[in-house]
Amino acid sequence: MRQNVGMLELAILGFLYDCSLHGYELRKRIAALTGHVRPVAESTLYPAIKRLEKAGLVVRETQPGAVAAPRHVLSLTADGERELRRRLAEPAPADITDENRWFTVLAFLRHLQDTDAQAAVLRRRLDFLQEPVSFFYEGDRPLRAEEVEDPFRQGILTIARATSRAELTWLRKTLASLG
Amino acid sequence: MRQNVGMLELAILGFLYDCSLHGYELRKRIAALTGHVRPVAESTLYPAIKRLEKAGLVVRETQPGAVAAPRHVLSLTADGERELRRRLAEPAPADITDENRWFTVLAFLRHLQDTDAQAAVLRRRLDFLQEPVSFFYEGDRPLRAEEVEDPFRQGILTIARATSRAELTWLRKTLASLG
DNA sequence: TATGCATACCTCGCATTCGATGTACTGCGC
DNA sequence: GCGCAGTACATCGAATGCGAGGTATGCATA
Repeated sequence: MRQNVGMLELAILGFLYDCSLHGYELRKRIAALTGHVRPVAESTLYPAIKRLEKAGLVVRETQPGAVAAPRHVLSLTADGERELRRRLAEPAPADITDENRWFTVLAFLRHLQDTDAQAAVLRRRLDFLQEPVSFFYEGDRPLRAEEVEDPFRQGILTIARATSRAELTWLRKTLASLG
Repeated sequence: MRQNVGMLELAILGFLYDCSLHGYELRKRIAALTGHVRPVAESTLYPAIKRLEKAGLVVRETQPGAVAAPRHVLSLTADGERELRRRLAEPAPADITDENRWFTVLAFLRHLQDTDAQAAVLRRRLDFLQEPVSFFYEGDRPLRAEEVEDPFRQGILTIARATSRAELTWLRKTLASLG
């Protein structure tokens, strides 16, 4: 689906910013970060690497395989580093609203040098979480939590509220410490 | 992306189980349920409706439009109702692990008549949340929360833990009340 | 010695999504 | 009487994801 455009690429760029890696190792790190929620298929990762290579964001260098087949060690180019910082500094709307994508942004946000830029990104998430949200409607009228009788739907509201509260607390604390 | 296969279809089937709706109204309800996280494009919804129609899960009946163009009022067939219950009773792995998809399951879980079947689904989520998860590694060693120095990555752990705790509490309470 | 497992990469084809764009009608403000 | 927003549906092309399948090596275990 198109909804995840860029999430995988962001993860690749983010991990490679730290150090060069070959595809198989990259796959394991991405699996650790987001795999429990959404596993990454090899047939998704390798074409994504090729796209980034074609776009000049990543270069590969073939090395004899340590254990098995030869490895293609991947590194970011200067363009790749720029692109990572751009994607972190100006996340797409879905990067802010979708928790899975937001976590990917957070995982690499330290790569933005400027603490002001980091704070600006956190503030976008803060604004999003502070918007009133209604999950359920009766006709046009949004239902308040107490009005939802279905216990499973109450669960959705309970969990969403707890997450939101925890994240708001953390966001405010972190924004304060960023100055 | 293929990762979301079925999430949209589940939402369509779930809403239509309650009452017949035309596509435009369906879109508004889906937007209320999941749109703040992931908006649904019209060019995604209408083809999805056609797929379900072609599969015999949904039938459409054209009515003169109340305000504008003629409406296609959609209803579930008996097969459609069966399919909804099947998808609720046997959610795909991603329906359990991905919070967005899990919320969609929860939103319609009451449509499973059998409380045992409902409890079985909740237990699958419980099992998933009780598995130990590590987001970050140093080599092969999973890092504990205290060892993660990056404040943004600490945020991920803080938020994930808070969500998990709230949901575990709710799951145990709800499972107890289901008997 | 064979069988399986982990490493390491790749391609093909199908399904799904989405942005752009189009059609057509109604009601509102100006 | 003109434009604009909302209602209501639709198609097309490009991008993306994934399952199935393939290639190849080295190690352990039976």
